[in-house]
Amino acid sequence: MGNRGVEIFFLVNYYGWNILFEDEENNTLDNIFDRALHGKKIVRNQTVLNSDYIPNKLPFREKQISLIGQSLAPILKGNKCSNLILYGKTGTGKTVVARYVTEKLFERANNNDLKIRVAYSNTRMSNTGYRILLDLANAIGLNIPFTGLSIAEVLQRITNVISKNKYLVIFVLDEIDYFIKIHEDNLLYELTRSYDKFKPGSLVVVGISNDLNFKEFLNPRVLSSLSEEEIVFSPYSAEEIKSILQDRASIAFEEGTISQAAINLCSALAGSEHGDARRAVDLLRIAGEVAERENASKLEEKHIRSAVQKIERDRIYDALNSLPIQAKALLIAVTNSNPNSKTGDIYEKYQKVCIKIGLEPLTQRRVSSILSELDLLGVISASVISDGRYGRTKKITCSVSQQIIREIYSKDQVLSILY
DNA sequence: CCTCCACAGGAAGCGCAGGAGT
DNA sequence: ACTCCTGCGCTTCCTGTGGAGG
Repeated sequence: MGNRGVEIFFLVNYYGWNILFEDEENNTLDNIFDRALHGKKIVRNQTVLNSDYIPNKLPFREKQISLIGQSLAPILKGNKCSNLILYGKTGTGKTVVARYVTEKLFERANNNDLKIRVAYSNTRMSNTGYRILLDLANAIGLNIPFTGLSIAEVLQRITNVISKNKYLVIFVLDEIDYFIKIHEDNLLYELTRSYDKFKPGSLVVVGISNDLNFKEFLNPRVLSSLSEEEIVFSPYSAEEIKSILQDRASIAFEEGTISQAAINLCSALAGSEHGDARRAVDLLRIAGEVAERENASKLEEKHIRSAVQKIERDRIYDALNSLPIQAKALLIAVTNSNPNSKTGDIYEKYQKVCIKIGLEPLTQRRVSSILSELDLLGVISASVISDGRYGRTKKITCSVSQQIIREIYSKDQVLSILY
């Protein structure tokens, strides 16, 4: 307490009283604090709207829950259970159902003194074999340096801990398709077929895939052991999304502060396309923030609409700002070129940009890869086409308006000299 | 039907960073 | 101090290819 007093005293002396009490900026700050203290509150419980929130009940997923439960139940008796794959598009509840079931299982096992450990790894975040094993090691309380050991060594240590402590491990591998497409599946093979290796402990792999066709990328020997059981998550219907939103909204928002029309619009905008519940809930959360900032007493349709815009704007802004400098230069080269330019043309423009900002240009091969990455990000669209006699190339068009890119990059230290 | 363009994209390998083990 | 390990961004070298024009 004493320390804080000293800090405030220091600030006041440093900036002078006039700034604290007369400056206009400070009035706006006061307003913000006032609103936080006395303003109308719409959101009662925000955690319900967070993406990692696990509800007490998961409507429309009873079938999947019981199927997963049946597959994993033998572990409670220390028996071997089958490896699983959960399929379904984004926002169909795969992750949340997997977490829900494993959590319940964990509780039950604790009551019965079973040493169950649940490990979770998102292979998009932990995008190397090493990091996936790191996640697994953490879950079983094993300390592994984040670099320096060979994969085999890490695997060996994990195996030792599991079998020594007789751990029954459930390893959830989220977005497993992402990993398989980039890496080989050797690691998966090691993990899935190694039943004997972990004895007297055991390890079950629960794979979660957004891509229904990802099996094509799998080696047959892995396929047979990994996909012993497959569970499909179909997209939510618009009605189901509406019901989910209503459930969440009734907990998250103060009574009477959200209109039915707003919920309808939210589920229509986010849900109808692919039945993506996560997007719908995200939208509701952002809209709630927007409404509170406006000091509105009720969440209405206009808040949902500005939330949609805000999400899109933030997405582009983040994507463009977090790019490495070479990719930024390349993107500027794309905006300086005509739509449907060829890789070669873009490369020439890119070299010019590099000279202007004093950057060593990369090779065309590398630039080609970066163009593909930018395409994946949705910043540009690049499609491979063949122009017969005139060769085979990518046709590249910028997906973000030149104005937005200018707006963002004119504030960049290095790139601002271009504008 | 064949040729040949202008690349795509795979494979290998390099140098560096960051760390472990001895 | 030294060796060994992996990941990362990159280069070099390479083979593959759809289809317009001859």
